[in-house]
Amino acid sequence: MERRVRASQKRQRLTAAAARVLHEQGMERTTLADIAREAGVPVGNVYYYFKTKDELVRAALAEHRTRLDELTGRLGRLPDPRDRLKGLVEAWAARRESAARYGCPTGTLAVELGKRTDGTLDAEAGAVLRRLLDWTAAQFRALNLPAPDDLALTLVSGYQGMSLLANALREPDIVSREGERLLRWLDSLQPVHE
Amino acid sequence: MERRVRASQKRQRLTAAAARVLHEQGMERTTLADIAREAGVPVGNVYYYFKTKDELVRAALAEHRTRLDELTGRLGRLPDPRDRLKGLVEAWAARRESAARYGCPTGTLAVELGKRTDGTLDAEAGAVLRRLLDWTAAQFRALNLPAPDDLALTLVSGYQGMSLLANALREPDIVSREGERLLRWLDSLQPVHE
Amino acid sequence: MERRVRASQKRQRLTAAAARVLHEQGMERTTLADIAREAGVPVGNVYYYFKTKDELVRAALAEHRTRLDELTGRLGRLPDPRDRLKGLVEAWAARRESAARYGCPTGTLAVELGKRTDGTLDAEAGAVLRRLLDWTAAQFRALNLPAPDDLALTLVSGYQGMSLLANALREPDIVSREGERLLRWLDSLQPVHE
Amino acid sequence: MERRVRASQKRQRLTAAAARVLHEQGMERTTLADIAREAGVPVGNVYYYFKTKDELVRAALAEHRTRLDELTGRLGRLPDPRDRLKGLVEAWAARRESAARYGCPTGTLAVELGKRTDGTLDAEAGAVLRRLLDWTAAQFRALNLPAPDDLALTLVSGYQGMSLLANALREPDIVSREGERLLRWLDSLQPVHE
DNA sequence: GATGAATGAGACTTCATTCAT
DNA sequence: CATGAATGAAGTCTCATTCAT
Repeated sequence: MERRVRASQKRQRLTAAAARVLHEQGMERTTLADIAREAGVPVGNVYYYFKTKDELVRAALAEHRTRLDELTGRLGRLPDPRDRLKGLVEAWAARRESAARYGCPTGTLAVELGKRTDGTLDAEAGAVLRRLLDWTAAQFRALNLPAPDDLALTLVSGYQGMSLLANALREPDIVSREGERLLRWLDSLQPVHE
Repeated sequence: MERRVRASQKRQRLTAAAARVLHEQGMERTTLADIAREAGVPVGNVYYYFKTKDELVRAALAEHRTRLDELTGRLGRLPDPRDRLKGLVEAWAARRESAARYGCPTGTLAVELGKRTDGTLDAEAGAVLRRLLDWTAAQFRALNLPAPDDLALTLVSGYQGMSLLANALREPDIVSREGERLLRWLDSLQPVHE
Repeated sequence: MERRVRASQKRQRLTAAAARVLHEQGMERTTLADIAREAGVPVGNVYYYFKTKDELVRAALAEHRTRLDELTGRLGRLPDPRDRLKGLVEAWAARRESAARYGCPTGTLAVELGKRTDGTLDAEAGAVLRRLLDWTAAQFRALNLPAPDDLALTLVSGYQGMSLLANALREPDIVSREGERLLRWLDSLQPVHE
Repeated sequence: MERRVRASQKRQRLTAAAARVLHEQGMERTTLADIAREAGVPVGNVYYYFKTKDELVRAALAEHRTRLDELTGRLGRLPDPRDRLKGLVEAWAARRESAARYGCPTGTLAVELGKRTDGTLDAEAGAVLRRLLDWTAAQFRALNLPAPDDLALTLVSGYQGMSLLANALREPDIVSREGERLLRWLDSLQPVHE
């Protein structure tokens, strides 16, 4: 029991370290040693928890998905779906420094994984983004807005676009400016009458 | 003369091959051998034209900038700046298959270069995106629209966002849908009356 | 424990092999594969112990310094400083075959390292020679001889000169002849009377 | 004739450049391109004058031998052989800055060539040093001193030793100090009375 | 489970030498 | 002779993965 607990702690430490380091350095430039060091785990030991580097990447993506779920979970407690979406945008804006330095964790991973030809991981990052799209569409639908899927696409696309540009130009301000616009846009949307 | 011509042809072949392969495979997963093979050149010979792999990446980015300039040059012949911007969006939409498979050439390179800590190339991709932003802002300004820089940011951000999502989800349709929205948005913009 | 021992044994094997091969072939003509083969270690494994080739060179120089310390340590047990110095010369003379074939290990490395412009290693070989100069000067000082630093310089310079010439001309006899002269010179030195 | 002259000029330029660059950088760290650039000759053209890199090294050594001959030729005009030898030492002392930075041109080349196992060039540098030994011995002989070969060995060995140490420790002063000693030593030598 | 050590494939890069014009 | 271009062998170094204890 004690061992089991410690073991899962170690696994969790590795997962968290992977999420952090992969976000900052990208998957191609991150070595297993980097992650092991960050987690305080000997390199050889990593393989007891993750059979390959790809599995660590998978775990990091699962971690990002969990964090997304936590965020949408919190936002879900707000009564007005529009407030939930605005809360989402505000959460993005709050991370503008990180976005300008490292981009969106899931988006940048998706870019790197998309370059691979072996179809082992390239869908994983997309799945997290899909989950975000789905949740967002659900809010638009709850607002009784037309074409909620398209609106969700616009919102998430706006997020990825501003993150990428802020990252490419190293300008956190880009997130602020586009974030403001997205908030105004959300406010402007009118529900369909009966 | 003959030699000179062939030599520059080879350099050009290498640059074009680099632009293509780096777009498709990303810079970390692309080896010099990949580029050399694609260009039909022995590996050792690459170094006669480019002293390092980074220089090849730089050349590929310059190639993408040139293509951007050619596109904006052609669009610049249209009399109405609004038509130029719509032409830009249509050009993006026309490349939706490529975007869904490989993403935006410059945007995905920017993501990869952004992960590097040595400040040698990370600004290069950003510079191409900045060039696109500048040209776009100039069109909005010519339309006498307020806050042309913000509008440019919105348009280019929309492009990067839809490309990334289309790529991550492997859905060319995403580019079509968001492209349509951007066209409608461009049509809806009203100039300021004095 | 067992592992630890074997590991340090391997490191030691590599260091010894590096010292030997670098002495014989010089650092520019010695490949990591040469050293690895000599040590009975796969090439890739060398990097577990030494991050770069330069570090192996550093280790080899440390090895030579250690051998020098061992020699001067043994000589230090002799009561008469003059006998210590004569013992040093005799040790050099005993290695005349090696000197004629490969020169002085430290001296020849110093020559090669001196050609480098990156100031990373060029001082390392000099430091070993400085150590030899210092020990030698201390003996002259203990003999109450005037200008002990100059005398040390003369002795060590004589060693390096005869080693280089013996090596260049492939004549061990040169070491013998100059060694004899140095012994006579040491005998002729008269302490200062107060 | 014009062509011949120009051609031999080019050969001479290459030889001089080789002598200079090989002295400064050593033969292993010097590329043909380095020498060609220094001589202002296109790389491909070098092979019309020297079939291999080794031949360029040979030419550089011949250049150093020529310079030695010029020096001994000038010194030979002095009536007193002792003054000739002292003039030699003074010439060495005058080059102390170069010695501290790059060592003796011939001596350092001899060290590098001595590391080679193919017996193609290793004797060439030795031959230049032998020539110096021979000339020096001739002066001692003219002074009617006993064992002139041993005296020559001592003098040249002193030169190589002080050059190597000055180079290894980057201290021109070493040449000055040892040079002074050699001058005093030369003055102290007494011819044999019959 | 735990861990330092081991391994080997493959990447980038350099350069003497040769070639085609 | 002249010259830019071409070539391929080799060298250093990295790293995911495996092994032995």
